[in-house]
This record gives sequence, C-alpha cells and structure tokens, in this order.
Amino acid sequence: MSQVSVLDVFEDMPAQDSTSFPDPAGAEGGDCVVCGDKGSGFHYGVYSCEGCKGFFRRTVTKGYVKACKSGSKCNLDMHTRRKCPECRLRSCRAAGMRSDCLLTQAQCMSKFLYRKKSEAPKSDHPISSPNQDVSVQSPPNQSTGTDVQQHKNLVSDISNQSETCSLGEVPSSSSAQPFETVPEPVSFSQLIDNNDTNLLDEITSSFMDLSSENPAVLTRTDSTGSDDMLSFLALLANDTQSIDENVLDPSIGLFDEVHATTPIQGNSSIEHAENLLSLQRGKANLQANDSASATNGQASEENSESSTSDTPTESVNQATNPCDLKTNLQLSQKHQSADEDKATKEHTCSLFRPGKIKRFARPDAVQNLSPEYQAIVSEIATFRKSWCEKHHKTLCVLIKGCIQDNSKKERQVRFVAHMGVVVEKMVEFIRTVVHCFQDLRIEDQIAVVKASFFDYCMIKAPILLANFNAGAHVLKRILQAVHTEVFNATLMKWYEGMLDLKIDMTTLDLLQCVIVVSPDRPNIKGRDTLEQSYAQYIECLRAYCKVAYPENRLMFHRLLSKLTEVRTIGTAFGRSISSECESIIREHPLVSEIWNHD
DNA sequence: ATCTCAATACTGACCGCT
DNA sequence: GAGCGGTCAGTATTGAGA
Repeated sequence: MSQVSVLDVFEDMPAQDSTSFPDPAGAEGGDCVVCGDKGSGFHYGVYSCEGCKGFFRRTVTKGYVKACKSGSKCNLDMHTRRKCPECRLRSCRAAGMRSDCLLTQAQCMSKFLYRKKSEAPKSDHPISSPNQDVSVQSPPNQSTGTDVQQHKNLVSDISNQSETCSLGEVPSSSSAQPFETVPEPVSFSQLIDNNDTNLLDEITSSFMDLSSENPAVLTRTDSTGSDDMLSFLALLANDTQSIDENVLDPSIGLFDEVHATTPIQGNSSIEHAENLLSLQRGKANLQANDSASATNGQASEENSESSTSDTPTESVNQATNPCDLKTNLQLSQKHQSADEDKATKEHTCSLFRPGKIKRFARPDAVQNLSPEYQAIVSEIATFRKSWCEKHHKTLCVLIKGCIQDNSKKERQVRFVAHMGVVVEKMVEFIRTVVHCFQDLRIEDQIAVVKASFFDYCMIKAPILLANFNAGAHVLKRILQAVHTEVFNATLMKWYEGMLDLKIDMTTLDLLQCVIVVSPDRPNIKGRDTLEQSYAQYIECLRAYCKVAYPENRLMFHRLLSKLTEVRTIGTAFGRSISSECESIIREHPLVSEIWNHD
C-alpha cells in the first residue's frame, strides 16, 4: 500500500486563510467545512465535525496517509470521507486546517507528565524511581540512619573528587555574580518545608516511576540514569573546540565507537573529509574574524571560504586539535568502514549526516545588517571567542573525565560540579552581552537565570553535537539515559528539528539572548526592561534571518516555534537531571539554586 | 478462487482538562 | 464555553491458512 507524507500534501496545498470561510453560525446550521457532516466547533482553525477533527489530528501526528488511487481528485462528503484518506487530508488542508494548532510532541509529553503527577497520590505512595536516592523516599523531616550515612558519603565523595580529579577551576558558588548574595546552602528539607508548591511539584514529578504505572506507554530503558548526562552537560557548557578535541583524541576509549556508529549517506569519503575540514575552517575563521571584530568594532562571522591558516588563534587550535586534512581523511576511512555496517547501525544516528550543516558560516550576512544589529552580533562573537580561550583546557579535561569515570556516582558528582561551569558561562554571557541585565534588580537577575537556564542549554545542544560530527554516539548514550523511550523519542524529534533548520552559531547565540530576556518568566518584577531588550533581540534575529537565510523566508517564524518548544523540552530536561542527581545537587548551593524557585 | 478468522488499523463520539 | 488531546467501542482492512 503506497503512502504519501503529510508534508508533501501540505506543500502541494497551501492552507487557506480560514477566516475567509463563512461564519458557521449562519451557514447551514454549522456544517463541517471539510465533509459537510454536522460540525462540532472550530478545530485546528476551521469549523469541522468530530470525525474530521480526529482524522486530522491522527494523520498529522502519524505523518503519512494512504495514497489516493484516483489522482487525488476524489469527491468527498460525509459518506465517502473514509474511502480516501489522502483526499480527506487535502480537503482538511484546503479548508484551512492548520497543523501548527496541534500540540507538539514535547507539549504532549509535558501534559502527560503533568497529569501523571496530578494523579499520583503524594502522601500515601512514596514516589519511587529505580535510580532514586533513598533519602528522597522518606518524608523530608524523617531522615533515616541510611539517609544520614549516604549524605556523609556524598559529602566525602565530593570532597575527594575535588581533590583528585583534574577539573581545573570548577567554580564554586563564589565564582560569579549575581550569585554572590545567594550561596547559602539550601537543604532538601528546607526546600520541602517552604511553601513553594512549584518546587514541590517539580521534585514530585521528577521522582515519579511512570513505567510501573503504565508500562505499555512509558518504559524505562536499561540505562543507569544520568551517566551520560554528565558528558552532555559538559558539551552544553562548551563551545566547539573542547568537544572537538575530545572526539578526535584517540586516547579516549570511545573514539572508535563514536565514528563507527556514524553512517555516511551518499557522500564519498573524500567529500566527507572536505565537509569536516570546512567546518574546522569555519571555526578557525570565526576566531580570526572575532579578533578582527573586537578590534574594528565590525561584526564579522565565520568564514569558511576565505580563512587562512596563519592566524595566531588557529595556530593554537592546531596545536591542540589535530584537525588537519590527514586526520579528517582518517576519520572518513573509519566512516567508510562503518558504511558496511550501516544497515544495523543507521537507525541509531540518522541525525548526523555529514554535510547537513552546510552553512556553518555566513560572513556576508552580518555585513548586511544595520550598525545596531552588527554591534549586537559582534559582541556575541567576541564573547564566544574569549570564553573558548579561557575555559578550553578546563572543559576538555572535564569532558574526558565525564567519559572515563566508571561509577555512576563519580559521574554525577562531576556533572553537578560542572553544572556550576554552565551556570557561570550563562551568567557571564548574560552580563557581557545582554546589557539590560545590569539594569535589573538583583532578584530579577537571579530569577532570569533560574527560569531560562535549561532552555539556554537545550537550544544549542543539537547543533553543537552535530557540528563536530561526533554527536551520534554521544547523543545515543545521552538519550538512553533520559529515562523513558517516549522522552527519548521526543528529544530525538527535537534534535532533528533543530538540525534540519541548518542554522549557524550566530543564530543560536541570538536565540539564547531571546531566551534569556523573555519577559514572561515567573517572579520577574522589572518586566518592562526585559520587554524592551526582548523586542530588540527579536528584531535583530528577524533581521539576521532575513540576510542569512534569504532562501528560507519562514526561518524566523520557525525559530519562534522552536523557542516555544524549547521551554517544554528544557523543563523536562531539568526534571530528568533532578531525578538522578537530587542528593548531589543539594550539596552544591549554586547548582541547587537553579531548582529553587522561591 | 473463495471463505474464515484473527490481528491490526482506522473511525468518531464522548470525555476531561486547560 | 471553546478547543485541545485521550479514550475506547465499533467498524474496516489485511493477511494467513484451510
């Protein structure tokens, strides 16, 4: 049975403006505009019956329909509507039904989790999780002996870890403003005892064992939990260089596996090597241009075409990153051998197709911006460069440690410590780039960081991973550690959607700015200041999209859609981390503040 | 080629939730 | 109250086997 994808149908048939349809109240008693059956209300933008509503929802969710056998020209009414799904879908589309009225997978997941949480009796049944800390099962003020002992062990572990591992300067709570006023240690009991129901809800949902309630819908993987979140967060906090070094460093045992699981689709090994090389050139040139922009006040971005190899910055990179053509050719040979095994492995990493991010650099685009927006982009690029220089080595060591640590606890401790690095980067980013931040009251500054932290992390993750062509293995390990297969699927969809956009780092940086200054966060008092900044970044993003993606007029709107999705994804992401590392997070004042929504 | 039957897919009325 | 997704009984389709 042949099938046709929903997207193909939609591309063939632009949706009508549903407002052009007659008022249903005055039109034949409110018939369905798709099939003529009795309508039940406006669904997905048009007045329709329950059948067409359900059909549209199921079909869009499924993504395909059976192809029409009659040239897509079937007559459709309430009696024949079942005969041809494709023509029914076309009728829905022609009538003006809009797929964007459906909730995204992430939103559905969030809703599902929320409902599960609401249904779970909090007092009668301790919420359990296979990886859960024992102390969490007990009522907050009834610590057991085991609880206390575990607490001591963790403190000891953290202490030992800080002495033995080569983390470099893992920041403590005193490392960055605005948290200078915050770092009073917050115990779990204190958190539970306060009256903030939001926090309680967060923690409650984090420790739900969904699989035991509905194994048919949600089943946990065999993952041990957040082991791989450790390396993930390390990646999140990092820009391109440190990831690259880890991936390309053969001393890391996972090296072979990383590339062996990355399929090549349609590219020769030489082409693939060229792709890799172009990305490296793009990065090197970014830094070169960053230096220039810092000096000249001109905004300039990555340039994959005109980069030279004799810039000081790139020399440093080459000293640490073996990213020459020879290396890349070696990598491509690995990919070629992986091709032979593609049939069994392709499904694990279909995201990472070499050459997918073809326009890593858009140097000309920035020059076409207004001086005001050029200045914004320039500042962002300069920050990116300075951060890479300052934290490159530290983060490399950290990532290696995340991968090499054997025990779950080791990784968790390292991960939590590294979350401090992430927070530090975020705060530094905001304070450097987002000028209005300094105008906010200290309470609002803290609220901004807390509320946007996970969104800030999530928006960049898939692109960072893909840019290094190393994401397949890392991502696979990460997703397996995110509790449920359903959530994994949601994340995969999210990653795929982001990658499909083929956006560059400047766009991502602007998105992060928008995320940070979103004025509709909770507990913000100075919304006016944020609103002005938000409008500025939105307009800058719109202008940049216009010059950077002239072939894609909908890019800006797609990015806005991503901003909506990332909120749900980010929230779920934060919950999963909380569920695995709660006890360790408690011992880290700076990190625990992220979850503390007083 | 036809029939039977179990498995699977689809439909739409109804419901709860926000 | 509108509009969303979820549910589930009923119906249609599919495919294996006789």
